[in-house]
Amino acid sequence: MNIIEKVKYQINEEITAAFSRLKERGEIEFEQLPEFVLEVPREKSHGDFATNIAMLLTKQAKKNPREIAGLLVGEMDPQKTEIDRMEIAGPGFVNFHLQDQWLQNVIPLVLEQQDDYGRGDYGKGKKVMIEFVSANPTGLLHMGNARGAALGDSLSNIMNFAGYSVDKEFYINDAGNQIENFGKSLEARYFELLGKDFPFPEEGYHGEDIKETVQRIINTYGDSLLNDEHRVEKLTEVALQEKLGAIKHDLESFGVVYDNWYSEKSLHESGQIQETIKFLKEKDLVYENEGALWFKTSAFVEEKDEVIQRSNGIPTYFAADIAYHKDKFSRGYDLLINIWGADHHGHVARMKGAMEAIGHDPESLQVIIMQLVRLFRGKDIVRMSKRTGKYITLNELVDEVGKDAARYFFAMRSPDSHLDFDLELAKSESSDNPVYYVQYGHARICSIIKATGQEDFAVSPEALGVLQAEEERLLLRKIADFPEEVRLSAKHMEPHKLAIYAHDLAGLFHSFYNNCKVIGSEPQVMEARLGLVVATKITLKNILTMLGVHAPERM
RNA sequence: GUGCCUGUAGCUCAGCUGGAUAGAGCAUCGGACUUCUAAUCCGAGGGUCAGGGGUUCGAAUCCCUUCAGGCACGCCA
Repeated sequence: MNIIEKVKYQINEEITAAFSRLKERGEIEFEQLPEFVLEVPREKSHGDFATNIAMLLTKQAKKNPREIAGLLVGEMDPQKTEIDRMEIAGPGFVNFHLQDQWLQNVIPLVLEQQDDYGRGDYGKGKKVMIEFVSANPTGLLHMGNARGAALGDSLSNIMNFAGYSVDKEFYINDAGNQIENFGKSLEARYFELLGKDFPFPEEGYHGEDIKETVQRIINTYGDSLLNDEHRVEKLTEVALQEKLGAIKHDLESFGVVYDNWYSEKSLHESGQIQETIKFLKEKDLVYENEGALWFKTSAFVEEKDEVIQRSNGIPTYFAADIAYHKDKFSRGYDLLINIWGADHHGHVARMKGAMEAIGHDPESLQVIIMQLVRLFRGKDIVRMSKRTGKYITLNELVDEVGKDAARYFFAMRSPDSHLDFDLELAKSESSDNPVYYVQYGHARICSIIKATGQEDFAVSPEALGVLQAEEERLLLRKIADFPEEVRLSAKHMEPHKLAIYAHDLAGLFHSFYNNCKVIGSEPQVMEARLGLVVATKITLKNILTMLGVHAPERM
C-alpha cells in the first residue's frame, strides 16, 4: 500500500467507525452507510482530503448536511489517523488537514526505493498481452503505427510497473489478400525494372520503397525469376523478410522491443484456423449461405453475421483473428489488450462476440481504439496512403523530430483525441516541446547534485521538518501521489495520465527551483532540500523510463 | 441511413468512479539572470465547457435530443 492509499484507508476506516458509534448511540439514523468518496480537493485551502458523506446521508438521516458533518467531526478520533484538523465547508464537505509529517516521510521512502519507487502490486501478477502496431508487412510504418507503438509500449511498461505481467506481441499479417496484391505489385516492378512490359495491378502498392526492394532482389537474383513459376511466391517471401526486418529495426530505434512476433500465416499452416471453424461449427454458431461460411455474430452482439470462410474456401481475416485470440488465451493470458486504429473499430464488437463464442469473458479482451493521426507540414495536410505510397514513415519521424519528442508527443495525448501532428511545428519549435520541459527538470537536478559533490546521502527525519515553503509542500505532495498515479494509469489503461503528471511534477520543481535555493542554504535546509530534489529526480526518471524517453544528465 | 470517436481560452489539449471559484502549454502583454542551467520562473488578459432539455443537494462529467467534424459499415484487412 502506498502512502496515499494508507492515509485514505485510515481516514475511511475512522469515518465508518465514527458513524457506527453515532448510530449506536442513536444520534443519527441510517440503514447503510452510502458509498462515499474521499478525494483530493482541487483547492488546496480545502485540505489534503475531503469527503462528501454528509451530503449523501441527508435523506436517510433526515438532517441537513452541515449538521451531519458536525456530528462526524465531533466523533472522529484524530489519534487513529494522521489528521491535524478538520473543518466543515461549503454545502457539507468535511475537509481533513493532515500533519506535516505524513508527507515528509515520502522522501526517505523514495530514496530507499529508487528505481522501484512507484511500483505496486495492483495487477497482482495477472498475465496480460498487449498486441499493438501489427502493421501489414507490405510497407514501412507510418504515423498511425507510430502512435500505436508509443502507446502500446508505454502502456506495457506502466502495467508492468503496476504489478501486471505484461508481454508485447506483434501480429504479422503475412497472409490474405493484401499479401497477394503485394506479390503482384512486386512481380510488376520486377518486370518493369528489367525493362519488360507488364501491367501494374489495379489494387497494387505504389510505394517507392517497393521499387527499391525489388531492385535489391534483382541485384541478388538477377533475372532468374523471369521464368520461374514460383516467381510471385519467391518475390513475396524475400520482400516480406526485408520489410519485416525494416519494421523491426524502425521500432527498435523508437525504443520498442517486442517479446514475440506472431505470424498469421502460421495459423493457416498449423490448421488452427480450420480447427477454430470446426469448433464453432460444433457449437452451432456457423452456417452456410451462398457457398460461404458465416459466423453468427448476431447471437452475441447487435451486429450482422460475418463471413469466416469465403466461397472459394479461403478463411477470412476474421476467422484468423478468432483463431489467433484463441491461441493467445491458450498461452495462459488472463487479459488481452489490443490497440487498433479507429478504422478498425467496427471489428471490436464482433471480436468480443467471438471471444464469448470460444468460451471467454468478452471483457477479457480490451480494445483501445486510437483516433487517426492527421499529419501536417505547416498548414498543408499530408495525406497518408500506403496504396499510393505517399506517407511519412516512423523512421523519418524519428529523424526529423527525435525519438524523445515523438514518443512523448504521442504518449501525452489520450487515444481518443484526433490528433494533428505538425512536423514543421515539432521541428521549428522543438525547444517549446513539453518533453524538454520535463527533461530539463531532470537535468537541472542532476546539475545540483553534481555541484554538491555528494553521491550518496541520507536525510534525517528532523531535517525534513524545515520543508515548509509552499513550493516544497506542493512538490512533496506531488511526489507522494506518484504510486497512485501509476496505479490509475494502469487501471484505466491510459498512459497519457502519466505524461501529464510528469509535466505537472516538472512544473512544480521549476517553481521550487526559482524560489528555494538548495546549495548555500543552512545545512539542515540544504539537507532537506537535497532530499526533496533527489526524490523528484527519481520520480521523473521513473516516469520517463516508462514513456521511453531519455532522462538527460545535462542539456 | 446505422454505429463508434470528438466538440472545453485565439491555437493544441488535460479535467480520475458526478463535487466547492473549469486548468496547462503555445500565442499576446508586463516583470525576474552578479545566483544550483533563463530550454526556467512570477504576474495579467482571455470561457455561453457546441446548442437545448432532463436526472439531483451539485453536471464539462450521467441520460435524451439537435448541430458540426472524423472514422467505419465488403465473400478486404
